[in-house]
Amino acid sequence: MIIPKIHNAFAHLTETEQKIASYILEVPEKVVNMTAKELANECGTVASAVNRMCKSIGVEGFAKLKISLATAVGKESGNEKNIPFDKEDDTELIFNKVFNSGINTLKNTCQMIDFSEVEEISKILASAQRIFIFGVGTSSVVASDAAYRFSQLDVQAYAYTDILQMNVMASNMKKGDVAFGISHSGRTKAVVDAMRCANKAGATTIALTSFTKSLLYTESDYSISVYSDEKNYPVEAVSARIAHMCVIDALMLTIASLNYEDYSKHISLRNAALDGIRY
Amino acid sequence: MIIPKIHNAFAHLTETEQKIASYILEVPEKVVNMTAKELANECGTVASAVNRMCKSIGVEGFAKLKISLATAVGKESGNEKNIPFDKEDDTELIFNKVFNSGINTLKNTCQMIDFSEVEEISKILASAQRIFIFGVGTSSVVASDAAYRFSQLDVQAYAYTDILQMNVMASNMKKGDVAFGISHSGRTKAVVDAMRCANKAGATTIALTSFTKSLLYTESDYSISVYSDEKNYPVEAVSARIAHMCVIDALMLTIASLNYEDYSKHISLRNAALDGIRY
DNA sequence: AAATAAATAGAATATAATTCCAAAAAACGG
DNA sequence: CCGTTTTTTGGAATTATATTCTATTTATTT
Repeated sequence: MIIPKIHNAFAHLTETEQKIASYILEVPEKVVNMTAKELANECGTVASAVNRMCKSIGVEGFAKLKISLATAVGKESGNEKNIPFDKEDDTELIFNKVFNSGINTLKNTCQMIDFSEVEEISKILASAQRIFIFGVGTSSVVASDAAYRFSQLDVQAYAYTDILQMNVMASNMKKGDVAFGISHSGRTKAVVDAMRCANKAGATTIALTSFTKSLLYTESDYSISVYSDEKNYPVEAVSARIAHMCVIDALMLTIASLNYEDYSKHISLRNAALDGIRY
Repeated sequence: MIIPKIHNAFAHLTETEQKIASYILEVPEKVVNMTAKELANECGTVASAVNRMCKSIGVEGFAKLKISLATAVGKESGNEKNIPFDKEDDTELIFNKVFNSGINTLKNTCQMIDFSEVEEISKILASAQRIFIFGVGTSSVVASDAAYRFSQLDVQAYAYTDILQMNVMASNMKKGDVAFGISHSGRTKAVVDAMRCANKAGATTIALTSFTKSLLYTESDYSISVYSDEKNYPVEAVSARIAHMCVIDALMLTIASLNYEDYSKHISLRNAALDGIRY
């Protein structure tokens, strides 16, 4: 992929080269139909600089760069842009926008996740005495889901979505327990408070949020953030919630992979248990 | 898209032009890195013929064709395949697989949805006296989420996830009420029973499931199914649940669009209400 | 402040794309 | 079936674009 390639090389480019690189990163879809001269003009420099820049990022020349860029743009347009909602949208358009936003969020989240951190987290979760999961509002749904999922692995996971109960349970925690806080904004008082309380009580704290700059993210021992670009949304957390659940799913499978035999056994048991409840 | 464009134009191309077009359609990813002369040689003709061919299919010239072709090739490679889970997978691979599966499910779901049906459904939901939402297990989470979302629009929506309560509430329903049943398999006894009960009581029934052949789907007045291809999963319903939630989100926004002013008002109220609960 | 290195712009060159034209092939009309 | 017209084609000429080279400027180092 050319875009990350440019990003990587960016730091050790010269000033004018960076100008050009920035322009390309900004509007790659335009550059694809520009000549070296045109691009140079836009950046206040000359064609040869454009060529030098191509060499600097490890591409044969501008012609090849355009091809690579076009390929990347093609991929990109599979991820159609998030378009703001409009009150005139018809049903089909609304669905397309919602689903596209979800797809984008998942794609971007998967790219920004720090897998070594996640690996740590899954080990901690797997060996925890008890896992108390905290979330309110939209995130209470995610919290319940997480508890349900983790429980399928015979991990002791419990969701608390009631403010009072959250605090009571958090203060009851001990070393070896894990407090798992979920909040889209990362600044929901109830969750932040419960996590602080759990931390004071000696529990390990893990955060799942949508903003790396948030209180919840920075204050926790371990943190995961999903990608978030919801300025276009009239309702926040619409697709972030989806990403949160994907993280939970993936975490669960990661934990499962730590002890595959045990996991298979529990799945069989679970399936047997479910047999009777279906037509 | 350039590929269909070539296909369309193919019939009224001259013999040598067709040779060139065929070659391009066969290995577009190669052509992207060829010069007009090279391509011409491969096809036993000359560069000018390549150019003529570009004009004939309605493209400015060979340079532009290559760009379009590269874009198309990029799109092509964007559709990553679902790969089955393996117990040897490392964390990164697990995350990639989970997220990819989610992305695929969302993509396919959006393509298979019948928007006129959905539009009907949103109108029915918007004008319902009360909406009772039924779901157990994994789908209880989706049911709660749906109730929470719909409530934000000042629609009377309630989730019931307890088997007994589901039946009690279903039998209490009247004409004008809507029973909204959620089940991945579409054959969860509890939900199917509750829906039958609601139907008998005179309520309109709406189903959200992952299989169009399921009891729940076929028995309900209105039905939505998401795409499902989970044979690769050790745990069922992993990404279907994500799609269910996306459907809920989109439904909510569709309902909102029916009465935008009301909706904006409720969102403002909600935001004001949430102000105090955050740091 | 002098020396060295790095970066840049613009001229020179090379390459590839595009246009143009004449020859060849095919289609048409008598 | 032959001459005429149209279409198609290949190759030369042209143009545009990309690429390389070099002198100048700018920055860095000692």
